[in-house]
Amino acid sequence: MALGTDYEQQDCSLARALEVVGERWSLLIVRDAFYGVQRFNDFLVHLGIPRAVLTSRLNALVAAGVLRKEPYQQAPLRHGYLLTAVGLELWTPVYALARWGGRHAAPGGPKRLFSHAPCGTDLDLAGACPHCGGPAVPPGEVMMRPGPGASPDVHPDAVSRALARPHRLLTPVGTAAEAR
Amino acid sequence: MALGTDYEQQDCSLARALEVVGERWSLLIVRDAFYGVQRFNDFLVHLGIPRAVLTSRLNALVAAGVLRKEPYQQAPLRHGYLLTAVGLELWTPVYALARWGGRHAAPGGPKRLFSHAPCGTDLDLAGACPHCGGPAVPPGEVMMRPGPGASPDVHPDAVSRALARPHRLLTPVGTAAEAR
DNA sequence: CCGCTACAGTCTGTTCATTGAACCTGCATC
DNA sequence: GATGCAGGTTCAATGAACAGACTGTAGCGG
Repeated sequence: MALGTDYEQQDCSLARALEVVGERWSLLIVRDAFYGVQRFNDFLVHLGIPRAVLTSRLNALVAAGVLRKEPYQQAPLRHGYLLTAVGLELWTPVYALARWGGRHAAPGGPKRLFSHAPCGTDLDLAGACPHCGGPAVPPGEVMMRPGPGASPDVHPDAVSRALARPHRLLTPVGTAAEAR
Repeated sequence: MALGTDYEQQDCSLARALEVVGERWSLLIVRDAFYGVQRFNDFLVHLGIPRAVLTSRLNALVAAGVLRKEPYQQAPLRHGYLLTAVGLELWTPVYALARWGGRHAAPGGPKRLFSHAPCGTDLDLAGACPHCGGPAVPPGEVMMRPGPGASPDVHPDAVSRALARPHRLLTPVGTAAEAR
């Protein structure tokens, strides 16, 4: 977790989770991975995070089994960072926290809105689709679009611009998308 | 948030939420508040957190509207820290993160299990009751009991002992409970 | 009155994570 | 050969977290 850097003595599942994703920047990296960010440089410019910290966090998330390194070219060897099955299950807490923040900690309202891609219905608080029913929608079926609190002008980098357009989660953005 | 100590440049509801509850210890304090911990000293012994940090976090959570100070005696003035309506809405993300931690980051399995107090059914991943249906169960109706990963012997303080017994969320534990 | 304990802090010095900038490597292109 | 890019590593300075001592108010026992 941010700083300490662990909660060894805490006999609690929440503390275990925070040891993995509770450090500063970690959850924002995971969020960006859901948004489709895959490459070191894209995380770097989109988050504005120091390089050394990004290196450390990505390695920690890979070691924890949340992300995996996937080579996308040889010579020189380069790899993207993709969510594993374990990482994909973080969608529920990430979505719940973002919804809470959008309602109680964001002055202009939610920055982004989420809907069920097949039917277009906005997700409820638990991340499920009120129209289709069933449990929480898997992130691959979630469509993201800017909300009323979005600021249009900040951060004119390619990743931010791509994320300002309606976009299905987990589809590549940034350099990885342009290279296709 | 942990260290930095904010994410000003992030145009994201998740970043706003993390500025409130993303600092080290903050979410564990909120979790303890759900468990029924109310007093400074009870947080202190149960979390094993430095006093100065606890003071700082409690004040920040009060300023953010997550907790409120409620006097329980005069002379000397003493107050407990209780969740506000905004704080109670953190139950969904806290529960989702704890469930994720219990499945993927806890070696012995979940430390605690949660059920719907009126009917006794265990909650599903989204925090809803499969028996009663409907959306997520409000924390006041949630019953907590030790799970298979619980360690029985650590931390023989009064708060930990109280939390090792089946217990309804939001009912006072520790000194506040003994004083009734 | 005196000493003891409890609670809720504040203060102090040390440790350690974060930050930002600079540097390094391997390769491709001009 | 020089330049640029992607993905790092290294470094000094900053500032938060830590452990422990200290403060202040009050109740209790003798």
